[in-house]
Amino acid sequence: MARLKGSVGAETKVAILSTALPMIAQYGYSAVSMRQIAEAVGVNVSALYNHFPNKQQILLRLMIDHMDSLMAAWDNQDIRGKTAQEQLEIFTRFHIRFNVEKPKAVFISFMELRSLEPEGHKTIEKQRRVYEDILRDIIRSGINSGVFHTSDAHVAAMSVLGSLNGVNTWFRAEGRMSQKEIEDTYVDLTLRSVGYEIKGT
Amino acid sequence: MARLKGSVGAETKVAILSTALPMIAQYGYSAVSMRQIAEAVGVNVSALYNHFPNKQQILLRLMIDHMDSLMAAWDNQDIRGKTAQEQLEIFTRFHIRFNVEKPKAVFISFMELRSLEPEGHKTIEKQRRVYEDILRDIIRSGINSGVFHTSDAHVAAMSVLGSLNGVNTWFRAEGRMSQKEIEDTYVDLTLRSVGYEIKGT
DNA sequence: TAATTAAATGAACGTTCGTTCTTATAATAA
DNA sequence: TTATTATAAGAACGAACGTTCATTTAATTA
Repeated sequence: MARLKGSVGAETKVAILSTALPMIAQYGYSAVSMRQIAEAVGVNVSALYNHFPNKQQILLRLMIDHMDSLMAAWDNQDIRGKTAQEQLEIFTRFHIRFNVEKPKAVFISFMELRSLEPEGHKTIEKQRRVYEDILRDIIRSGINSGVFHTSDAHVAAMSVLGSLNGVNTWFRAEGRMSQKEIEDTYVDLTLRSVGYEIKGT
Repeated sequence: MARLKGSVGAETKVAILSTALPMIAQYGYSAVSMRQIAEAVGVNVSALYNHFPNKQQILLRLMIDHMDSLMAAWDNQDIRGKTAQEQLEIFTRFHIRFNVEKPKAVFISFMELRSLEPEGHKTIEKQRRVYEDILRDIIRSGINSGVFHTSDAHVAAMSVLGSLNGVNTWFRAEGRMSQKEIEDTYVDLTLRSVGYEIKGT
């Protein structure tokens, strides 16, 4: 009928995003309809268009927000003055923690790249590359300072990211390992993979 | 109108699968319509139903065939009597090669698990676990024989698989590295990650 | 050769899709 | 207080969806 008492646009917008996120993560962008999102939010379909010009912009907003929050979280890590092996450990723990905390947003950012129209795709790809470069630079500095022994910093970075991203595919909070144990194990795997010699082996 | 001269059911079935594969890989299962598949194959939509009872079965067939071909290809690898480090090297090269050769089928098997109905999902998950166990057992045997030093064979296997699966996200045949160089680099990263000490470092 | 089966077409089914338009009213600005 | 803007509902748009059906004819079997 008409505007509802107490309705606030900004709140509805947030509700749309937080409702759409798990739905898209579970069923995929094109399998989730605007009507399904609207029903889950508790509004009429047409109300969605007061906050987003179209469906595509909902997905794009989810992905941009995710990448922004990833970069912001990384900026809170303090790696100044640390050795390359310390930095790589920090990155490893950070990446696992972030992925485990936001599995659905991570999943979407990975799976729905192909659902983005060219412009949005480019935007996200660029943000992703910035993040990858952080890791690559850490590895490169370790090679330069002689503590890492691996032939190609870029390939090593891709390998490490693949390894870490895999955690979300099998990690369950109620599993046999605590998150700390998992982090410890991955720190070990990661440092060794780039040829860092862990004392005592 | 009617059956066409020279039409053979088995050929059309293969054509449907090989046509649908790249389309689903690019746009996603639910974003690709039966009409789009039919048009690409060059038949009427309804003809698809002479060969598959519904859309879901096309996806399931693609994924089952992929997993079968993966397992068959692995069975052609001869690892009898080899050391754990040799077996891990064989697995690494095998996995990269297979993934690079069939990037689209690999992509679908990874991305469209969620698009499978429960029964099919269970089938594919089971096949996937069999494959993962191959790697886990190799790593476990290396730990037992004392050549690998890593705390958890299962986690290590997941890490290695994640690392190797990542290759498809960035590998381009026309890139700066040949496939052999990439394989060599990953063999190094993989063996090191599980704590195998490569001579000469 | 006759009967049956396989493989295709095209029309049609009801449903759902993303989106737009009109209208109503709450909240805010002038 | 009045005018404007923001936020919602609901009806409706044409298009597309997966699937079914009747029909036709080629290929195969009896």
